[in-house]
Amino acid sequence: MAISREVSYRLERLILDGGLAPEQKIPSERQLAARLRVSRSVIREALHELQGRGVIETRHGKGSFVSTMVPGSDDLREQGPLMHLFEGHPRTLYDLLEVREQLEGQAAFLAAKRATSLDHHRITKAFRALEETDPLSNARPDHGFHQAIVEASHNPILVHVLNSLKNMMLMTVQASVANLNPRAEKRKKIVQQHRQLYEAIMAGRPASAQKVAMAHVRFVSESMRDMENEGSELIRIPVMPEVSDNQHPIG
Amino acid sequence: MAISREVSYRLERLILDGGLAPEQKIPSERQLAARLRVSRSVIREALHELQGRGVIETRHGKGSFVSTMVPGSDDLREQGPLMHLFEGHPRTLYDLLEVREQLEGQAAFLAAKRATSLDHHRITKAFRALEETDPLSNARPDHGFHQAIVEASHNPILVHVLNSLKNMMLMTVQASVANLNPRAEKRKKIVQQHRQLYEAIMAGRPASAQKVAMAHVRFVSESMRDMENEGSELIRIPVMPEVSDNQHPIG
DNA sequence: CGGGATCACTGGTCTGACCAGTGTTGGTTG
DNA sequence: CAACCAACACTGGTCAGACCAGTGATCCCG
Repeated sequence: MAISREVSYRLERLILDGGLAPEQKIPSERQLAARLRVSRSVIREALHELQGRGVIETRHGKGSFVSTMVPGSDDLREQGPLMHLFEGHPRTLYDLLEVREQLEGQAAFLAAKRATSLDHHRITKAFRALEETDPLSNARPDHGFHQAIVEASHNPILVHVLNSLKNMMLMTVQASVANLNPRAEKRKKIVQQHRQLYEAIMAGRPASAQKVAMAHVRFVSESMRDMENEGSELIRIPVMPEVSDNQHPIG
Repeated sequence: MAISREVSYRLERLILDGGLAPEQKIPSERQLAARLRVSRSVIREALHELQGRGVIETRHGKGSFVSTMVPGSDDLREQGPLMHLFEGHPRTLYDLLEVREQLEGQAAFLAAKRATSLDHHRITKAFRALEETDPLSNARPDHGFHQAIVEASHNPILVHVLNSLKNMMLMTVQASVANLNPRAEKRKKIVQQHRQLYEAIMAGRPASAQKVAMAHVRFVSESMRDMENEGSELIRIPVMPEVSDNQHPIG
């Protein structure tokens, strides 16, 4: 068995068994090397592996620290081992929106085709809540509206898949920011799109509903891209995953 | 920014974009070091990080390989709660195919638009294998063909979602039976659709490719429905999602 | 023809050096 | 005395080159 594997294994067990608490500092690489009687290379490789697993974080000049969100089992990754794709891969967000565009369109299509009167009632309710709310303060009505439409498609698979994609999206920086900081003129267009979508579904026009829904997602996607390109000072989108500010260990 | 981080980032992006297929061999550490103009240590640390993430696997004396379980299979367990949808609800299969129709169409569209020459090569290879095989005896070439197309879309999210859907499909009885027992006349039509799909993608006609792919899935779905209605006795086959072993790296 | 030695790969480990951030410490200076 | 800054002692990050250890093809000999 590879030594570096043994080392990473031992360290991980030590951490997860509670021997080391979150934010606690791990002995320096040189100390570990001496203690475990292996070269520093092996230690570094083992640490990188744990880093990949999200068990520890390393800061240049400071040391390695047990990751805060790790205790027990990685609950974030449990929701989808795919989640790590987003860490530092903003492009994946657009891949996701690309798929979502298609599926939201289908959902709208099916909703316009299959919605029952109960669905109509729910969608209407969600739509009114959406119009009465300031999108700046709360993004939930927006979710509620789309959710009602998706559910009106009466396709549980579609509901499930779109839910997964939405959860993934919420994990990204841009997505959240774009939800909270839409430009005035864009917000207007979005409101208009929502209205068109609402009417198409209520009127039972599947093709139209699909078209509008797809245009909507595409518009949102392009808006995000614009924000990204403008390089607004508000949001610095890290091309690479950067370590958060220096949180002092318990010391 | 740490160089090893950049390296692991670049490699991961390369793999997830579909530039490197599962089971495919990654260049040797010394080659990568020379190519990226960094020391071998940096390469090894980056590879260990990807290893920690489960993106690659390394075998002493052989090399490093893209992990097979990366694209899908991660939420096989996660989808446990969803699996109950199938129990006694064959309708869900058609819900699934409904979604798949849309996504396979998108995959074909994007593949026609974005496929590189390497993708063309892979698709062609898969297509030839498909034509030379008796579909009665083996359904795998069919999977390989569609898989190659999906991967040519260069959208990792799409790859992942379609993989999940496919795995779910394989859990159903009808789906497998339909794969194994197509009627002669239907088989002919399917072959024709495959050929059309192949040509549209190779010729770079996205709209056409999308249309054909969607028609294909819809046709398969309707064929299943027919079989079901005919009340043909279903053969119980223990179906487990199989790991695709038809991916041979370009030697 | 069969089989074992050889050789050219692959990853695994070690060494020791130097670069680059971080924080402390102690001395100089206003 | 207080403020500041330079030196120092840490930390991780990178490099070079060497050697060990699996793997598999190839070649040569029995």
